[in-house]
Amino acid sequence: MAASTATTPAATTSSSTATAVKLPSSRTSSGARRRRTRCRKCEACVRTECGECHFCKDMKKFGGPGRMKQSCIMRQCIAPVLPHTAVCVVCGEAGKEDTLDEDEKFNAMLMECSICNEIIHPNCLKMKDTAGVVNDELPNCWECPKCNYAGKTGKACKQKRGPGFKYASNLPGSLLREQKAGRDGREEGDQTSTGASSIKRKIEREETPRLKAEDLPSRLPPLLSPSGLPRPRSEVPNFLRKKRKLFDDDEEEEEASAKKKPKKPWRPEEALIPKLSYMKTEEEEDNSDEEEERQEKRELPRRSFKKDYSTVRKEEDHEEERREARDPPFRSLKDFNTLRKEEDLEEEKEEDDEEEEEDNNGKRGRDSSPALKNISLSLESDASRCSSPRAGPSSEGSETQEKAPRARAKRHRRKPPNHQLSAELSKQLNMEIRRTEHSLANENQQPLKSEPEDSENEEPKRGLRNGTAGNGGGGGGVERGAGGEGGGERPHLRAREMNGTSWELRHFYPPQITPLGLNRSSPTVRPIPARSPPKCVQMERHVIRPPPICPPPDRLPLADGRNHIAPREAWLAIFSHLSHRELCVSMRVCRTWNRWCCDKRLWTRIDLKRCKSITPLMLSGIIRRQPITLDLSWTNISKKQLSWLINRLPGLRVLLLSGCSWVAVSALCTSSCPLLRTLDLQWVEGLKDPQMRDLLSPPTDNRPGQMDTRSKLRNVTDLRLAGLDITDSSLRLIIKNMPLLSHLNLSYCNHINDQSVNLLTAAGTTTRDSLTDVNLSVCNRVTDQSLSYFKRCGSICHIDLRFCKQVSRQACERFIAEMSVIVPFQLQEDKLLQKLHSTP
DNA sequence: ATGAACGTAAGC
DNA sequence: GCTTACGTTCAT
Repeated sequence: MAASTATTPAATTSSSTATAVKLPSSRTSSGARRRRTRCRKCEACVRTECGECHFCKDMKKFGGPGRMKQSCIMRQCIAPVLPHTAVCVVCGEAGKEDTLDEDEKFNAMLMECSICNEIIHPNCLKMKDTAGVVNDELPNCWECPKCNYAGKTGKACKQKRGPGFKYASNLPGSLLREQKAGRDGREEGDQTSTGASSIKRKIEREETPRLKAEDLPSRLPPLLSPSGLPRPRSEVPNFLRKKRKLFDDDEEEEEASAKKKPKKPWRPEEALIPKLSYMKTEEEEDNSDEEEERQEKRELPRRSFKKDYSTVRKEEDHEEERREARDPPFRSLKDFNTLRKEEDLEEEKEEDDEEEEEDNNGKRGRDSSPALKNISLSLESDASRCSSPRAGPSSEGSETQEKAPRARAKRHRRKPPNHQLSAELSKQLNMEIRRTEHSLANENQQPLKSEPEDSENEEPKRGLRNGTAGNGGGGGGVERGAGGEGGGERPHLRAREMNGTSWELRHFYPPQITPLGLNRSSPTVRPIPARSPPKCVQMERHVIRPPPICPPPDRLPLADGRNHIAPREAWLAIFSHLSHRELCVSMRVCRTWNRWCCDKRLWTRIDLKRCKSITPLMLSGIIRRQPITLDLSWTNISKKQLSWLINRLPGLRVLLLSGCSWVAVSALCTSSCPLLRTLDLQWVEGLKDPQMRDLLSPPTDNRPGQMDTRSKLRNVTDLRLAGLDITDSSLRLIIKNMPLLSHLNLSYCNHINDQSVNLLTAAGTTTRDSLTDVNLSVCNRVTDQSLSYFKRCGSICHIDLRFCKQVSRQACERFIAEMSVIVPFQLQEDKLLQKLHSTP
């Protein structure tokens, strides 16, 4: 049929590449697959080109050569659809999903098999009694009953690149789930008896108020499977690997061994920011491990897959109540005012269980080896769902092929109940997470020893459901004030952040340095930042998905089928009074609240300051919330992580990276963050002049015709460089590349001297007029002379020369006296000059 | 393994 | 016929 006539040479080749796959027959039979095309509806599709990404720069319209012919990174369609010309291979007709009857809809729509590429109406299938496996990751995509029945679902098949897999919703922003949710939601009830063929849903839908255990793995959020986790490679579809690879630094062996281990079901619901309520409590988990194990061996699903929604709901509610009663969410939280803290809180408990489990697993032997057909399929689904930065389009993997025989063998040994899949997968995922941390630490040559348990415990299993959120547009928060970054942030957070200390002191002085011990010569004790790995960054090549747009419901559905009277905006107004911690708790209430509480307006600032380890789930949580201000100070975030983040936070305006490593910060050299206004690089280890040059220099990878001579950081207005060994050469770059700079913090910079101030205020520099706030405190080489230079600054409002040994109070007073003719200044504190009546 | 290049499908 | 850009191959 038409659908199969257009055999592209490429497609043909690729199937031959996958010879080991042994699926050529089916592939060639229907062979050629239809290229998918934009849905034109998703946020990505309706977005305009960013003009900044690699692909945009290639476009002729942006002055590029147009050779790459790829769509803007920000416009990668989230749910590419079959082309209009696609028709059923049997009846030759197009999709008829307009059918009124919901039940019939599925059978009347065109479904494209990701294995054989055949496009067919399920109704036109002859094998009505065999199950197809719908892939919710892509519209109109499944593994048809033929392929499924033929046992092609194993790893072998997975290597095949299904249609449109480039688009698998493997990034946090993916909308697929939600879009599909709307479409398929009603099939929830009986998943195995939809229409002619029984359809196994590979992933849960957003419409499902709570996740079913077996579905959960697919909830795994993007970064979740970073590194090491042995998600058995053989069971991870190739097309997902490429992107996963971004954070994947582990070895095959580990994966292989991991594969052998039976896994306890990892419950991604636990990975949701709000821990879903039907989960067992901590104690329950503890007590049930053994039972669970037994059950697994008997292959009895621990939770029924087919429970109808109301049943599940009830259970959840009860669980929730019990849980809340004995397990108050806030126990032991002190300083947590941030996302991560909330999440980790939840996770700790689970981790313990998981740890134990893992140990036990070693003893369990192999009888619960990995997966069968269906299991693999679900894994695939999971993997694609997992918006790991590693996930993504794949290349035809070779390891997969190598492992095929082993996996096949296992397949025979093992039975395929769904819950086992879940068990298997979850374990692997957890291990993967752990290994990520380890590998990160190892790469740094910094043994994780420094915080072994914590790191483990911090591992998020929280799958951030992707829901909401915003487009990363960025809302327009204001960013800053004398010390404030992050506009629009809620006051209570601010207050908490200050934590009783003046912002100036807390922010300005690194924790180890007291304001009075102002001598940089005293060795700075840095928090053991597990320096992260400098693996090459290649983010742009991988699909970077925009955050979802699918608007959250406007009303809260009530049990009786009606909607609550208050609209979402009203709820949001209420939520805006909650702390982040409280928001996370609220997210557990129901799915609607879950989405509402993720509204980016509630998360304009995300503070992960001093979190020892930034985990993949935290990253995906950040993406989901699209903050305007992100504080990653004194964390051990890696370059890959940071790069990944930045590329997905198009609206980020304030980025705080003080105390991070240069290796990590260097992500800024290759990632673009066009709206960035405030950049805090205080005390970044290893950040000196050469690094500043890398950071500030315009991109050098441009091709002829697309030279952009502007620095990526050209829009920065607030630059914090305290504690860096930078000299005037960096300042020159700053002056040249940051024409909008108004706030500059150079405190504790020992190389800064009067000449530096001279440079900043010299005629012809943009900083001369743009600077309003300069912090030179504890710059011991700055003298009274600098004050005379500052007189040249037209806009200067705030000069901090505190603890500058060579600056005298008299000079400050002289400055004030002389300036008073034009602008009244006052000495707010010793050597702290503040323009009167000006409020930064 | 990765990124660049490009044939050509798809939409108009 | 034109533009866009998917899905592949090619080059490194």
